[in-house]
Amino acid sequence: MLGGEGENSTFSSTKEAADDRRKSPAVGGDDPTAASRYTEHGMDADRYYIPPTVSKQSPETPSPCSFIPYTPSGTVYTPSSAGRYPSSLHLGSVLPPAGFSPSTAGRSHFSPAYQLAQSPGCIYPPYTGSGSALSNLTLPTAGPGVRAQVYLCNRPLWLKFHRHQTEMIITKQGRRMFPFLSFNIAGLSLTAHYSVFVEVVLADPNHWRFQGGKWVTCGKADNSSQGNKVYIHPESPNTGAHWMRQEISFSKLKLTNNKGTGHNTSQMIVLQSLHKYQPRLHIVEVTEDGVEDISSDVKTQSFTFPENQFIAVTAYQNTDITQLKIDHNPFAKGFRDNYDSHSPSLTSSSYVHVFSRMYTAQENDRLTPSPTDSPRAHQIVPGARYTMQPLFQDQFVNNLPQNRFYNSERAVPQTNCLLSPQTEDGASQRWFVTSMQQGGNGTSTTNKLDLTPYEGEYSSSLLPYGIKSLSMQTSHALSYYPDSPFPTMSAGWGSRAAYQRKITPSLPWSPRPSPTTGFSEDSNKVKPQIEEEVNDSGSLISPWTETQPSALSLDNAHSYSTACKRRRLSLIGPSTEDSDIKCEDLASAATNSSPYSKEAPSSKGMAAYYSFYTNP
DNA sequence: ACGCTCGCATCAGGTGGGAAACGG
DNA sequence: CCGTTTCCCACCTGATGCGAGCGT
Repeated sequence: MLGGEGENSTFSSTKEAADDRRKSPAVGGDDPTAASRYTEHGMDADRYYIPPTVSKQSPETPSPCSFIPYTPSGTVYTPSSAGRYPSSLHLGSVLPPAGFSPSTAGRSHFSPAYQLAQSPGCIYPPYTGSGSALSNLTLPTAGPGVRAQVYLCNRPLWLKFHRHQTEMIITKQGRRMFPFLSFNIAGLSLTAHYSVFVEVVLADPNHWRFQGGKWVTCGKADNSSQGNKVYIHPESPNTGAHWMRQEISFSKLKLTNNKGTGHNTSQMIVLQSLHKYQPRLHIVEVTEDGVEDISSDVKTQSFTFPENQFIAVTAYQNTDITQLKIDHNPFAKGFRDNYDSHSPSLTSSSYVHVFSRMYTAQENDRLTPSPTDSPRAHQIVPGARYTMQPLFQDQFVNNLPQNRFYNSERAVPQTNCLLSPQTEDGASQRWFVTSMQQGGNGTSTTNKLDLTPYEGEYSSSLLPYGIKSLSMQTSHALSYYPDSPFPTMSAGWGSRAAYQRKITPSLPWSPRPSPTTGFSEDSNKVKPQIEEEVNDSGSLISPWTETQPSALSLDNAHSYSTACKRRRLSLIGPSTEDSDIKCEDLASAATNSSPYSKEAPSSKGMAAYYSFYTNP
């Protein structure tokens, strides 16, 4: 897929690549750290652990550990002058005047007691570069008062967008986010009750404008923002076991620029166009009635993922972002050129065979086909498609009891975002440690993730979360994206030409000759790219490598991706024999490796699944 | 006769594109 | 005039309702 080509340069380890990426219109020179950061992030897991900032902790308390890889771009704007954005953000200042009242938050779970219980200045340790945020961090531990651990489930997709500076459409009637926020949480008390909500705050004090193919600041942000800034998860409050059971998806969160008092405004987050925002996840321990649990040691924990930053727009500015949206959002399939239900490029019999089986499986075994019930499926990344992982997800999830699915907002069982840190090979722990090493907020001397353990050990990097966790993958990806393994891919193969007309020169997918994107010219850079692609579905690919370690090596996966990309390109130009061979070989491997065997991956997967709950 | 499953049609909602409208 | 916003459009997805077919 050409889209992956773009990742090629993006994840080149060379500085040239980083510099080249910085030329992207998205971030431009405004986020010089992004390039290097993502170069290494690309090797990271598709999830991302961030330790909480705990309300009761002193912001000045030094922490021995630096988990958060916060970069300046990941900081949250905390203007000193604006009372709305105090240096130490807290609920009382950021939330609407009424706080979490039903009228403002759209929920009735939060009583005034909750507001009063908030400790100003400690709930939102600011990433102001002062290090205060970092100081709030503590190592996740077990036992009472344990700090929750939050994983951004669809981090690869977020990263893809973030590389180009994510844009989110805001409309009067409200527009869903894409990618939407989806988290996995660990470390909560199984029986305690929590409310989970997302808050969107200004990420910086600037007004932004897309000029000259890049985002540039244009004056100061309008601090007079009003309206709801919080979206409380519909299932709040609920038990820790409930929150940890599945992904917590905010797929129905809507963004609007309508400050009016519309009937639905309480369920939408009001933003201002051309302002940069940073979503935050908050976990509040409450009583069964939804009132904050005063007796709890840890009341509120906040999590910020820099890659979730976005600029609110009323119309897309960067065509790269537009294309990413079209490519990844199922609801935008209509804008995919040459979209079809099956790929015309799949002339190989083995190919067709594989895909047919996959499609059959997904159709017959779907559990929760609802788009809203399958938030993960909304955000399948190309890497997943090419590695055909959704199929595995489907297989795995078929073994899960239906009652594990909840309401529409988060009917997604633990999937590739599974938290389970336990793995046989300790890979996940390595990943976990890496997260801890991601160290440093804006003040850290380095904003890069230390992914050294992954570099040079590709296979390990692909299994950072442990294979077992993947076996909990849901079928949602397939159900909501029923053609994800094939048509999407085929669409990609056949549609690029049309895309090109809108592609900006900086678009990494552009087929134009590029020293950093050419496969033949710079094969060394192909691997990083594909690695990232695989990583995008990192957790997805894990079950494959686990169940079929020999049938389909990761190298083959690379070849597959590469070959498929080439093949897709071949629709425009002559295809190479090599690519065909690789494609078919891989497809054949996929066919012969019986990835559809339900028992193979499920046994371990389910074991891991349950171990997760028995070993919180 | 009753209940269940399946397929089809319809509907609601989400998507980006593009033109028109708006506003500084 | 130019940048931004709004509205409408075609297209897509999934949910829902209905009837036919089948088994008990």
